[in-house]
Amino acid sequence: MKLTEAKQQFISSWGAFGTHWGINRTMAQIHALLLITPDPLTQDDIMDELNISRGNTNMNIRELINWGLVERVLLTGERKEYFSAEKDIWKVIKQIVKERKKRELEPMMKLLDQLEEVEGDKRDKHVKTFIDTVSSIKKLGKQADKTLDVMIRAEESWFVGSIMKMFK
Amino acid sequence: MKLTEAKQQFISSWGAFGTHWGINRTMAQIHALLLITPDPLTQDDIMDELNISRGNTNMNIRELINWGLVERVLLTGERKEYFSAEKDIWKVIKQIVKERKKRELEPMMKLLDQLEEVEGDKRDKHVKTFIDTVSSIKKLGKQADKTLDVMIRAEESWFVGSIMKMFK
DNA sequence: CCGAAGTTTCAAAAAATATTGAAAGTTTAA
DNA sequence: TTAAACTTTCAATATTTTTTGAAACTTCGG
Repeated sequence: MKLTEAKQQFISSWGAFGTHWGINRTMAQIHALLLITPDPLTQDDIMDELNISRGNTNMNIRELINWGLVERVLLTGERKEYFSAEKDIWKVIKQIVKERKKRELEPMMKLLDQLEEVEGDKRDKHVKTFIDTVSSIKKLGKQADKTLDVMIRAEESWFVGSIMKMFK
Repeated sequence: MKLTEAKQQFISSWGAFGTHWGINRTMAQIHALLLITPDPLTQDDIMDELNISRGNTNMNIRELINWGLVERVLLTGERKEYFSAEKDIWKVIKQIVKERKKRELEPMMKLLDQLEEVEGDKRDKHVKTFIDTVSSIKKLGKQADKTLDVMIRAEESWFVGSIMKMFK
């Protein structure tokens, strides 16, 4: 397979993959493009490469910056802004986990705390089932929260290395 | 908070939560409803409770069954089919992880295997960056695959219990 | 201060996704 | 075998999400 074709494949699959994870197609594609490109790119480079409009490119780059996955790079003597993606995939994963934890897991935990305090007699099976369900989601959610914190602080070697063998 | 209100909240938040995870709103809502309802429900019960059409209900129940999260229950002496959700949340999580691994992670790994074999001189920095990116995603993906396998086979106590303390 | 180069915004249009509901299909009791 | 009860399908419709691109805005050298 030629590089050009492989790049296309990678970008388009990464985009499709992203849509299963609540990330929009274009955002994932821009990220993919920046991951596999050695040097920083301008907004126009990205527009041309992916055939998308200026506005769309701008919005999604901004969103990638919000997620902490892409940064602005100012090349000396250049008027234009360049963009470049973090290339260390372990850092990328940790950053995504961190953001999603903050955006999704934490608000869900807050809601469950409230819902657990529903009024009513626990001898009523409707009340009981509700509280039991909420509590057990909360319990696992709290654990997931802790586990992800450990992961966010960890080095790649922790994940890939020998410690994990203990679980085999 | 009254039970009725709490139920509504739970269902609607679970639905919104689902959309961030590539699951459609209605599917997540039906799942939420079944999770907090002690007895199995019929399709009509679900339609009435969530105010959705017959077709939509039917499709999404079917999808939940495909995911292994809901099962048909035949009550003796009843003509109608009833539906009920697995209530053990750890089992639910494992089932979701298992399905998503099969549907998403595994196909991605296959693609990366192909893309790693791109033609070209590794001294060309475009080729090098591409291969390095693909390889490192593959490496972490393989590790994630193994880790999730361990998780799928594990008991809840593994996740919540003392073993995890080693990582703190 | 001017104007060219570059960036951002956002209302409108397009595309993708989800929902409806009536018709077709299936099952079962008598 | 019939018909009532129940389930499934799917073309049309509605909703949501994404994308476009022109206009507004910002920045900077001279």
